[in-house]
Amino acid sequence: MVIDKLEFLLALAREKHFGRAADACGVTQPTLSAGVKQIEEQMGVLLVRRGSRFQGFTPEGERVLDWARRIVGDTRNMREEINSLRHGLTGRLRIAAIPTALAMVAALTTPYRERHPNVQFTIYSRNSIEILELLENLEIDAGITYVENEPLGRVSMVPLYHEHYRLLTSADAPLGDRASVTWAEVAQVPLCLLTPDMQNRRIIDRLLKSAGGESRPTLESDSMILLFSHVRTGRWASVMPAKIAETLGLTDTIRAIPITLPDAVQTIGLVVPQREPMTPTTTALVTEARRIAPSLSD
Amino acid sequence: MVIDKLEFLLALAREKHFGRAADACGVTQPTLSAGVKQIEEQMGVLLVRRGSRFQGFTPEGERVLDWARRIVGDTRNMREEINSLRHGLTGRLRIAAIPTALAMVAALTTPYRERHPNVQFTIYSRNSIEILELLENLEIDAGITYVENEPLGRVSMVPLYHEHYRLLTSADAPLGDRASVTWAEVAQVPLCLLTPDMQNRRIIDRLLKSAGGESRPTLESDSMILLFSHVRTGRWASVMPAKIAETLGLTDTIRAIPITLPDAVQTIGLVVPQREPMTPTTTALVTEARRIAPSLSD
DNA sequence: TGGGTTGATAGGCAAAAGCTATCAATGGTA
DNA sequence: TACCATTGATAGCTTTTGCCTATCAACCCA
Repeated sequence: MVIDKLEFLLALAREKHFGRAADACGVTQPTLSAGVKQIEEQMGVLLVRRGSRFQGFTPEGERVLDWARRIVGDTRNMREEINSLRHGLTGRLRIAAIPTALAMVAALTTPYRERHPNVQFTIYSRNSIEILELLENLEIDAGITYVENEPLGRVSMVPLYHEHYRLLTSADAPLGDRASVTWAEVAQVPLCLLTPDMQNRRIIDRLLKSAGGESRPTLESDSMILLFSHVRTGRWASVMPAKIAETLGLTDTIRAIPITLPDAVQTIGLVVPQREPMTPTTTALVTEARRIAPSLSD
Repeated sequence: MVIDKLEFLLALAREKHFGRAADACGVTQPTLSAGVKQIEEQMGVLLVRRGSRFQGFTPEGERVLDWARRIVGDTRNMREEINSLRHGLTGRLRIAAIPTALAMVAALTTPYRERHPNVQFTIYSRNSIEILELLENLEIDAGITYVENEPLGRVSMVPLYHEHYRLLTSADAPLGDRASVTWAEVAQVPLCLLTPDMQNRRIIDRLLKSAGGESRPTLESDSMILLFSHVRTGRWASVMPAKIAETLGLTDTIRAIPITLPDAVQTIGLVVPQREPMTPTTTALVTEARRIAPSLSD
């Protein structure tokens, strides 16, 4: 049994397409097809439902896929661990974070880099669903997302900080002079919000709805930068976590007003695959997360 | 990366000898040597300390070995799971039990076989240390041993029953007419006991010692059958768990007398590798163990 | 110093794996 | 309905890998 062949299966599950999966593995399509077929022969079961095109996996295929993820993941972890024994922590740490958490990633990466200067980072901005999928498919090493998520798969969580919501609006707008506002009041304001595939948006929608309002944002985007740049013109309002508002920098004409009733709090945390043991780079990341979590909590 | 090569490493760890390891893998010695060397090249580290002969593993080698056990084990589990999806539970379940527990293995295997007639069994009689080693090396699927053991490695325990000790002796021997005896009294009797590599012997030694006595058995063996056959002549005495004495069958001239002060109790349990998920045959074994445990406990 | 053991090395052959080119089936569309 | 694009399977060929036998070098122990 060759582990590379199991990688073919993983790629096929990701790409849902023989040709693209082959590309991703750096082989030609016939090679990948033959590899998959060989696994099927060794197992004695069809793993992939085929018509004239890829139609998904059989139940047996799904089980093999589950094992393949584990075996391939362990193989990579082994390589990385042995490598780090010789050269210290090296390699690339792939992290995906929800947009509202992007601003705090630096709080994690900066001290990490102090300790382990030879580790490179790749940070993706993704929604919470995608983050869990990426984790599942071994495409990232860690995610930063809501810890109260539907627990999809085997993952460990390390809480990092709490998200408190603020109304961002111009000082001379209707609610601009208030020390605090309620969700019911916020529901009356035209807002710039994230797109509905983002969990942050769904959380805000839920809060607005339970305050008797409705969410009809005048502008949607999947980019916090875009939302914030609109707010900064002084002519738009938004609801966002306090942390990111502070990080992006408020002008004196823009106010970040606490929203109460309820004082909604969501916990953001680091999510890593629950595998024993983890890679050294991931272990170091969890250590760093535990270290900085107290200083971030409020 | 080829999983078969990782099996070479496991065999080498077991056999501590290139030639024998190659035999165990069904390849020639040069093939195994080349395989090991190839892993070393891929990892970029020496894994095996070599002189003119095998001298053990380097620290990196030990780590790779740990991963290899996991990866090879998962691969086998995957195969077995997929196979069982098609043909129901099949294959061979390899179990090792301490000698004093051998008599109760049938309580586990019999109902198991009722449910899954196509599973074959191999049962080894081993001491508790060896059982843990066999588990570690993937040479058995489950062990039956003392659950209060030094926890060597990642294993799960399912308690099965309690071991109560009896003095087996002829009715006309010095203590033969007693309803119960103390450990202090037992210490005065010449006994047939298991060899000191058996944990049961060490437990009995400890009990005798704490009762102020000393263990000087007139006869030692690693075979319960041998001990029991001596007792049955009416001219020897022994200390053994109540269960095995009952199972082997007492004659009316041999008595099994409870030993008190203390009423020593040891818990015997099923031990399986802690790996998620287990093989279907092992899962079924754990289920069976949980099922029969209440009926065996006293 | 010489026989026995152990693991590495060399050379050769067969199997496996990968590539290019091509085919067959399907689905959408004019 | 006919045509084209897409997708995955197949065929034929080349390169690579894997494993074997035979042999060698180092070492152990007498």
